[in-house]
Amino acid sequence: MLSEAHLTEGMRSVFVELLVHGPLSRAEAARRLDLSPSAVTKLTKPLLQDGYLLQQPVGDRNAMGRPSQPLAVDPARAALIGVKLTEDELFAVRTDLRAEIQRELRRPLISHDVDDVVACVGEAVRDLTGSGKPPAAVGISLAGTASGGDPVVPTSPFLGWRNVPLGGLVAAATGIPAVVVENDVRALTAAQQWFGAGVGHSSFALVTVGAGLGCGLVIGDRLVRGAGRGTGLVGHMSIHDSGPLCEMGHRGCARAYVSSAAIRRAVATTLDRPDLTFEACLALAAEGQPAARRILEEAGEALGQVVATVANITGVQLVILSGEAVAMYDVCAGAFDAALAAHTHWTSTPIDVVVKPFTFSEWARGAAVIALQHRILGR
Amino acid sequence: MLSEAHLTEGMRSVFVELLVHGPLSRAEAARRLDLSPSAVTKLTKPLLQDGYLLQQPVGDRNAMGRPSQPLAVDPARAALIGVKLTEDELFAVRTDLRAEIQRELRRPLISHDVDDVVACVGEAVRDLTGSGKPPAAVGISLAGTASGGDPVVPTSPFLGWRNVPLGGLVAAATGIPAVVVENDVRALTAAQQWFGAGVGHSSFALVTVGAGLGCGLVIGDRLVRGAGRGTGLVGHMSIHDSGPLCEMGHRGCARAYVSSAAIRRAVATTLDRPDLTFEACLALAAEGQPAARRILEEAGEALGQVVATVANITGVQLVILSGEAVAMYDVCAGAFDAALAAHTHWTSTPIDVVVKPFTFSEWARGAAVIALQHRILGR
DNA sequence: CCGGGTTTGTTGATGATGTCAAGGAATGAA
DNA sequence: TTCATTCCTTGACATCATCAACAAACCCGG
Repeated sequence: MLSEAHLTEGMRSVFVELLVHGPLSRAEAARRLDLSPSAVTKLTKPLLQDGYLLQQPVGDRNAMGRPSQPLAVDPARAALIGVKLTEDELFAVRTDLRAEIQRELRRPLISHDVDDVVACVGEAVRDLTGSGKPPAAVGISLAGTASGGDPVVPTSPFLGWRNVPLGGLVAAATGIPAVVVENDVRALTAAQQWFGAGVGHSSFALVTVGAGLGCGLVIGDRLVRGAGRGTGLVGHMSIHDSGPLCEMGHRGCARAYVSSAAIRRAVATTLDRPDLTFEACLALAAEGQPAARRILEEAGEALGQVVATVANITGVQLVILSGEAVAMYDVCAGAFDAALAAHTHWTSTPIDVVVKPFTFSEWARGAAVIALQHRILGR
Repeated sequence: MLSEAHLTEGMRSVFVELLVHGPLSRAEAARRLDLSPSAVTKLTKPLLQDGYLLQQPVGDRNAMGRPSQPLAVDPARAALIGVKLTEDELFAVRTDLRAEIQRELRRPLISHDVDDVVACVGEAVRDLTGSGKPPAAVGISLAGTASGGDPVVPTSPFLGWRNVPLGGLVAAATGIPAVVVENDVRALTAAQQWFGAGVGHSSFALVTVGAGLGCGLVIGDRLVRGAGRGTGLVGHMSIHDSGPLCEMGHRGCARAYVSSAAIRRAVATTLDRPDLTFEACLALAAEGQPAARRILEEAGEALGQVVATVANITGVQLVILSGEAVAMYDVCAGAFDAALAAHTHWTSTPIDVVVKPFTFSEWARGAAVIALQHRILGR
């Protein structure tokens, strides 16, 4: 699917524009892409014939002239599968071309043995495919130094892998040739870029709060992948030099304040209630329990400082907050905003912060978007 | 000059490739640009006729086959003028197309009045032009939120300007239509991108040490300009929360440790020798004076942490150090390297740090390169 | 010294891709 | 009904890069 029709460069750009920016008339697409209307007519013709695009019913008419005929990508024309690997579980989703989730599943990882993981991923792909048509591409995301295009995972700390050709192995196990592997935060960033709060912004950052801290960047409409080095390593950013030590020997890393584990541990030990869950800690702080409240304020300050630093260096105007533990923001928005303002340069316009409610399948959805982008853009 | 000949997109890319990567044979240029050899022949023909390119004498022959005929940009085909504005002085250079400085001058700024500054810039441009041909473009760089393409300076704290249409005023005063205004650190970054240590790297960062700290970014072969907000605001990055206050109310900002003024002040007050210059402080530290040595070690640590943070967020592999006070690096390389290593993630490859000896005219040279890039690339 | 091998550079035919000019289509407004 | 407006389509045309073929200039081995 999706590339057997020999997509040319112009067709790709029109297709992406329609995919990302919803139904558009040919004239509107021409304006956006800086093309002539006739070019759009010619470029969309084969895409319509092949069923990638659909004529939309004409919408509201309050303008002059001939009504526009909106075009839209047929989201059901192809399917994607995205898989997120964690230390002990696998999440997988099947989505349509607009990355809307159709089915999802989660499954425990029995071991970190490469063959076991590949078998588990293959089984998930089979189950999600069912009797339907096979997906156009499979994306796999995981923490570590994986980087799009390269099907080899250079290092995965939590799985203990080095130079594992994961993409090729899954392709062989499933018979689906297009398997792409990518860092999990970058995958989430890609999903926001095309189908989330990043739409319409040529540059933005995504900061994730969860087991750790992460940061993805889009600059000039391109996902920043880094050259050899990973990107978005904000977890060890220094916040207070009087804080606790982290495993790298720093004092007061951001992750010592703002990860879900750090918040839970701090509240649980301070209140001597080792059974407290992370959510319970947030609830305590929301109710006004002083220690919990203070710990979350400190977390909010740390997160605000991280976001400000990212924005100060890269110049992004929009920062999206996401991740499993992003609910912490609601409890400490005041402290966060104050820290963000304090660390933001006064000559700059304020930063737009968008908080994205998070479900765990978002990780897998991000992997599906990476697969989609790779399939369409070839990178 | 330089664009009257109606440069097409293909010609531009060949021209830039030859300008930046020195003399290249047609075949080599074709390989680098992913073009066919015949395309390069056709694209270079009009450039050769118009004198923008020169046939180089054939070099060493140790390969098989027909000897290649290197092509190079004629650096004398056009001239650029770059101007750097500071609070009380103006530096200006006239360069050739490869940004080699031909003449330079410095001049005091009598006032911060816009007309006075424009007159002073105009006079400098006239003096540097002399009886020669007028420059193809003029670039002006200054600290603040100026951003390429836009000839208006939104804010300049040290000049007290807001929304000054500097580019247009200088264009009117000099009769040279192409006047480009840009942030000074970005201009320096552009110079490194095309004619410095950044050549051959698609992504790198430049960190400047001087009156303050600055940071410029090139990601994916493009100079990062930021969207509305400035980039590279690393001066207020938090290093120690027990340090001195800065004017924004932070404790232990990077600029409190690593700017030339901060280092000088720290050494001078500690040793109770208010007359000490910055250079003298470096000399004392190099000789082993304990207090000066310690102060410079702390500066090196802070700078190392700044560089590590920039690289961790953006994923650049190369960081160039520059600026008026970059000589401090030689005195504290050990502390810098240790801090850099400590704050760099272990899963990443080490960062290449290149120290660029700095003269003040480099600022103005950067402005010339901005003018050149704008003239050629149209951005 | 002379012909294969090799790489470079040039030329003309070809094809892909976009613009332009012209005009038809579908609406609101007068 | 007629006009203005906007959208969409079509065919002529221009641009630009590739391809195939070939000429040029060198090495090398006999």
